[in-house]
Amino acid sequence: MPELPEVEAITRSLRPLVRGRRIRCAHIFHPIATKPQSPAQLAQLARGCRILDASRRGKYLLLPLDRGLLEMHFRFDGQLIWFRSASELLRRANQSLDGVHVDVALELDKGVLGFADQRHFGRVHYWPSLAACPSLRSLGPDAISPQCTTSFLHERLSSSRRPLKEFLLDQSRIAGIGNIYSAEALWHACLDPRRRANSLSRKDSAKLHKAIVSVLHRALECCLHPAPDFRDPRWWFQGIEKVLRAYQREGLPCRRCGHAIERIEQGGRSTYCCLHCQK
DNA sequence: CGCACATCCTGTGTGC
DNA sequence: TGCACACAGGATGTGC
Repeated sequence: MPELPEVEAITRSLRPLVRGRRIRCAHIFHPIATKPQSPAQLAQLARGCRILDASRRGKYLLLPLDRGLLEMHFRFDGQLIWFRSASELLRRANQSLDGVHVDVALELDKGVLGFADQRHFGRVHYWPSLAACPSLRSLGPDAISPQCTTSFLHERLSSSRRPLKEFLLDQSRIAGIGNIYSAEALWHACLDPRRRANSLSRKDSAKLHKAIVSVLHRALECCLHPAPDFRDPRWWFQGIEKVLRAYQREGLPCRRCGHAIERIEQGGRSTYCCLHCQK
């Protein structure tokens, strides 16, 4: 599930492939991917635009264009696939047997960028400007941006009564953290995920801030080695498990105190933690 | 405004 | 072995 580090790695690998390229046309194979926007409108508006860059805000991948921008969100399984040409796309994509499932493809003046998501949760949207993009407008500062300081985090924590885990998942407060790295950050900070956000002392907030930044940077290093290779449709991030200390380690000993990691439910989703040393 | 909860979708895992 | 079904996950919309 791409969170901030994964999307950052994708952005860095994608940038040299698309920067300065012109979109010849957009193929929408599965209209659900542009919902609630109309696929025809997206195709029409993106046609002929030049891609200025590839960038990221939270878990969103952005392709600023010379006219408007494209915004992508991978949700759980969304991924990018690179084809050398339109004929390779048509030969390999959406074929009955082991065809790569592509929802949206941007045919560029050199190469084709495919957005694939077999579960159809991921989205590709066109917006006339950054300011017109509703999901970005409600986004808090990026978790690894200089804007997200310890004081800033402490201030935001103080104004929320929600459990820490749910606070960290709220993209409007801080952007980029998902289910995996929220559990990891709380484990590293020795904080109980059920604790109310506004119960943290300044010292606690500093600990949490430090944990968030280090967890995300460590994960990014993992995601960059090896870097995403969009040419291989089977490619996906590997080796993250090595650095995970809580997530999906239910029943395994805590690496700090040896007690079993537990899986608890919060807001309808799983949280992994050591209730013995996370206070 | 803040928060709880249902919704979307499909491959995987579990239980019989 | 095969089948049925619950489940996971992030953002959004609705209702309190």
